[in-house]
Amino acid sequence: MVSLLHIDPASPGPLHERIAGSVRRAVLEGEFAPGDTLPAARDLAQTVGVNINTVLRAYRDLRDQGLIDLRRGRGATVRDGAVSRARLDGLADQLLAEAAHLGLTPADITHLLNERKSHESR
Amino acid sequence: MVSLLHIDPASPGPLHERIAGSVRRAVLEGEFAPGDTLPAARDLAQTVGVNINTVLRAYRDLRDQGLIDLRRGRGATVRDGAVSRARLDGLADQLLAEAAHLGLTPADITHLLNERKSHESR
DNA sequence: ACCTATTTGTCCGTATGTATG
DNA sequence: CCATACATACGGACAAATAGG
Repeated sequence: MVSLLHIDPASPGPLHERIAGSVRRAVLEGEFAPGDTLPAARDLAQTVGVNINTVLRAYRDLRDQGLIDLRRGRGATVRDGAVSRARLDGLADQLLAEAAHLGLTPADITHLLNERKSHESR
Repeated sequence: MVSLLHIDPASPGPLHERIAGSVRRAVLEGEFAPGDTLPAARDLAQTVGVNINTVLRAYRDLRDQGLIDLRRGRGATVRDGAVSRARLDGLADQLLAEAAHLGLTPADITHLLNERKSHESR
């Protein structure tokens, strides 16, 4: 049994998103290394106190983001490169949050990124 | 009322995948242009004879693939560039299917793609 | 090599919530 | 305030992979 993942019950946002966030953070902090197997969805669901499908939804999202592999009978395993992916996701979230806080539209953000890119290529 | 999307009941694969495939094909064939609104999930679910969540699952996947926008209260609308995305997805599926038919592993496919890339850059 | 019980994710459905117009 | 339409969470049946004998 491994807890390692404690989900704050009084934080904002959907459950599956908080769970995915916790896993992402755990990977980022090295609690799970590439190749490691995450807790089985059923187990994590029980320890956290949510339905298995909610955890599975989080796992599936993480898989779509390229962070983990998900195979029935085996479980969820951390993919190579997951750490850098997680770091990128974290930075992206940060950027988006700051931008939203400043009232920037998606178009503004796109424009800003293109600006930075053209700088970088000099 | 708009049918336009007929899902073959006797084809292989999960329902949500077949539905997503139908929508993708419809967009590809120009039955829905960028900006158009897709049938409401409930309606499509009823005409097809499945649960609304199965359709919503398909819609969400298509959104994650960048094909449509999904906003609650409004509906699902085809995004700009959806046609080319759909075409790419179609080609990718074709390539993967052929490769699988030849018994190629994912690693083989990656290798093959890298080969082609190096050719192209000459 | 075989079988079968367990583990573990996949899929579809039901009910309720919540933003939009 | 009401109707619309997607979003979220949960429940149960199922199938693939695996482990033991």
